[in-house]
Amino acid sequence: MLDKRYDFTAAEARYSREWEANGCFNPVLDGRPAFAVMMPPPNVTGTLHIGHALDNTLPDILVRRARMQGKDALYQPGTDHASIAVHVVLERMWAKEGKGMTRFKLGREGFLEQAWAWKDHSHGVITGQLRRLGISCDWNNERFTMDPAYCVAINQVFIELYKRGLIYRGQRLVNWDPRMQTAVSDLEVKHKEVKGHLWHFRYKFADGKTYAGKDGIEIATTRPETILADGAIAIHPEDPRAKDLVGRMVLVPLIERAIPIIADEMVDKDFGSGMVKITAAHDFNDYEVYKRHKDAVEIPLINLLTPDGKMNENCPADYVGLDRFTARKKIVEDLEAKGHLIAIEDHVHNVGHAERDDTVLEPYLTYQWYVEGKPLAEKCLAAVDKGDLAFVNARDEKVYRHWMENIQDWCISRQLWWGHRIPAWFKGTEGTPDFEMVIGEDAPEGDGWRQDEDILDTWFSSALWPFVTQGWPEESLRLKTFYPGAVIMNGRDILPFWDIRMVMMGLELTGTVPFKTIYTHGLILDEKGQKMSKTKGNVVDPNELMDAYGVDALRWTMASISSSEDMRYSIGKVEQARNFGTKLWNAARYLTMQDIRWTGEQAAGFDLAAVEHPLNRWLIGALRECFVKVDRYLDAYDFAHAADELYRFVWNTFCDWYLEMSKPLLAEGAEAHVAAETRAVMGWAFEQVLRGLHPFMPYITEVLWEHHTLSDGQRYVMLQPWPAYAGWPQDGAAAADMAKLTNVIVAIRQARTQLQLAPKARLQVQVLGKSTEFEFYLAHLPTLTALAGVETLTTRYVPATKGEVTVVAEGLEFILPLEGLVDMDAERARLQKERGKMEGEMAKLDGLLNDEGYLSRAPEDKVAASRARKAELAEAVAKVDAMLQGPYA
RNA sequence: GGGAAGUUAGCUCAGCGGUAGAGCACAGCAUUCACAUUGCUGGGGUCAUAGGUUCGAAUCCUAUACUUCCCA
Repeated sequence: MLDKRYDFTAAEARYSREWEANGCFNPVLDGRPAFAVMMPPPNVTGTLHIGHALDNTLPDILVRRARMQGKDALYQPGTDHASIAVHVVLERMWAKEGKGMTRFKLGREGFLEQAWAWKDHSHGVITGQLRRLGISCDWNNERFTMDPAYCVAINQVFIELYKRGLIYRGQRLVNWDPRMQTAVSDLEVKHKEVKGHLWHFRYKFADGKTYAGKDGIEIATTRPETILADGAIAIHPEDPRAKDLVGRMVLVPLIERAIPIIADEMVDKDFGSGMVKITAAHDFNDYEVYKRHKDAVEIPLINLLTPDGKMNENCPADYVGLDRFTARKKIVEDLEAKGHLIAIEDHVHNVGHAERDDTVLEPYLTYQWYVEGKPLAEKCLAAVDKGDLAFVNARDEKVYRHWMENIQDWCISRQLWWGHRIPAWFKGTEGTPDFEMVIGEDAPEGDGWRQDEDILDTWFSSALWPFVTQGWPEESLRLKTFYPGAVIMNGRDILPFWDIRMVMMGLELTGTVPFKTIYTHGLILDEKGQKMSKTKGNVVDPNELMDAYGVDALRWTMASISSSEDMRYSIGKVEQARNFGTKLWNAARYLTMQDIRWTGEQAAGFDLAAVEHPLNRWLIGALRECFVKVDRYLDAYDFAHAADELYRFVWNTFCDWYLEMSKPLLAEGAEAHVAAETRAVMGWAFEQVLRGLHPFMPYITEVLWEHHTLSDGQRYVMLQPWPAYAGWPQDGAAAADMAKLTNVIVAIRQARTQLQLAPKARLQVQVLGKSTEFEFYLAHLPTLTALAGVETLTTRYVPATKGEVTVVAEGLEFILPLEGLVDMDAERARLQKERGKMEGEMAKLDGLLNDEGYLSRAPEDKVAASRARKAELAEAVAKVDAMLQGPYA
């Protein structure tokens, strides 16, 4: 006997342990067809959020189904060391402690000790959460991106790509984070609108002469402190002033250094004064201008910042050591004092911020390691063109192609400590002739070599995830079996960061795409449509949801809201999911109370094809139809529709109709063979439903399966075959019969409610006229009794009279003789309303059927359907009219 | 500045060329019945706006407005 309520806490604790202990999650590697998905490795930065619940529920649904379908299913688990994010976490911790600790005070070794300790803590939390979520991953093969074997593979990849000329070292302008003191890649820059100012300054001509009556020109800038590093002034070649000004020299204010005026098309003629200062070491556009002109004109390349964002010794002495923003204020004051300031405008502009710590980034000239983009991108585009790689969302393909077609070299070095140290060895000073460099795992022979201090971008290691986790570079059995994987599934925000780079690295290093399909989902927003963030305080903690509603409710919620668009989360959706589980539980309780189970005993001798009763035949067909759709939707990664299909089957088809209609068939005095058949079909169908729901709601289905089915050493529903519905009979006539019956039941119920009949009132219903149809409803009288309160059903030939109510349904008139009970006005109103609805529809159909264009151009079956529908309506209207003109006049 | 997506019932969304749908919310009725985390019934939408294509448009096309995201 099942408890009144489902205790999800006990179920979750029990099965998450048992499944894993019994090896249910592990692949078997026996040569059967494989289905592999890589987990997007969570960062070891704390705990999982609701996005992770989505990220892992969706793949797990596919993996659990694949396993039931007999495939060798792998969900590859692991975690990511998340270099910069862990740095940020530790720094925040120190800030809280308030003792002014920094990584530089700790030193590299001490810092790494703390990072590892944090990793161990966070990793434990995360894997615990994944286990609780019932994510069926292969824990025996769990990986971390800084595992020893992973590090070996990383070194090998770096060295190999260097040999192939795809990795190089160069001095370039990078996005520099002065707080973390590291370079970040273009992708990690978030442009944000910032309210700033546009300062207009006068630059005097070096030769003391004038132009247009003035002794200098006007230059506008949003970053006045960079004036100290100005190397030139640019003007658009088509600007009428250009022919007089290009070639002349102006003096940088304050420091009185002479710089040239050059012509370049980059200049926006309509912005500011139409002339722009060129500060090549501190601006990406300026750097491009510098490169175009440096061979023709001497343009100084001056860096005026220290790595931590302070003014360096290239500045006048009273600036050295000032923070960049303090320096900005001071230089404006100084320039104003000297009469160079012309105007200050308010100005909104986009400023690059670091994605991870929100620091304002500085373009900064340093030596960094790069992966060359173009050759890799070409292979990636070819793979899509050949059809080796497909996208579930057409939009992703556009993004992918856009990225590949506009590929930039990827800056992969980071001036951080937590991560994979770059296998490069230096001697001498970089940028000087005595500089030497050797690439290799170990230090070269001889003295004076030092290893590159830098580490690799975290995404460099994640890019190798699909094959390194399977044993690459060894030609392992796992690699052969699970690489390439079936699909990669993650949020659309990391498509460029991760998916694209996995494809690049996979194609270059293994010669094949790492997965055949890319599926991305949107982000989960809060109820107001806001992005969740810790600062806003609107994050939803999956732990709290699991505590209050259970894992299955959370998983069901994730599946039913999943979408390629952003999704709005609301607690109501979790409640609905929880209620669905309760509904299933109560249906199971009903079966238990009827002593209906589905063990080997019941299954023996059960023949679906021999089932006779239309209710049962209808249910079997409906369940088949449900699974056909569920599979079709899941094959298309449409989890929301798949879930909706199951929801509707369980709640509407099975509980609302089938169980209710079956009650009279099981009642005392019902035909024994019908009762026996119904009990069998009910038991069978419920067991199939548990299998179909299992990938979505693994825990409750496991508990119910144990009660309902467990026998013959078959321990878990998770190891049962997926419903083999292809051969189940689909009886159209039975479905039509049930539709007729339910329509009549609904019509009578509507009349009962509208006439405000007592819920318990039994009706003596008469059908007008003799027809074979009458026999049909008479045969189903017990059902009509149970569901519509029809006590007797007889036939009669006299039209309804006063005091009687007629329900027109399925082409018949069901007369409810209710003398004394009926409010004649209400009944007239009811009939008129019904007539109004039908009239409205008829009018539309008339419009169509009188339209020559429709008759001649619309498909024949549509026209025929319209005609049939109109005839049907006309008949019904005539019947209602007869009522209205007769008894209800 | 460039690109993409969205705008359907009070809310969240589905439908994407042939009679406007679901869940929640709302209203009425029902509690010895598997289920009040429930059942039955009902009210509620000129499908953002304006044009166009079509026999027929929520659905296809164009423009506009608003919202969101991505890139610079």
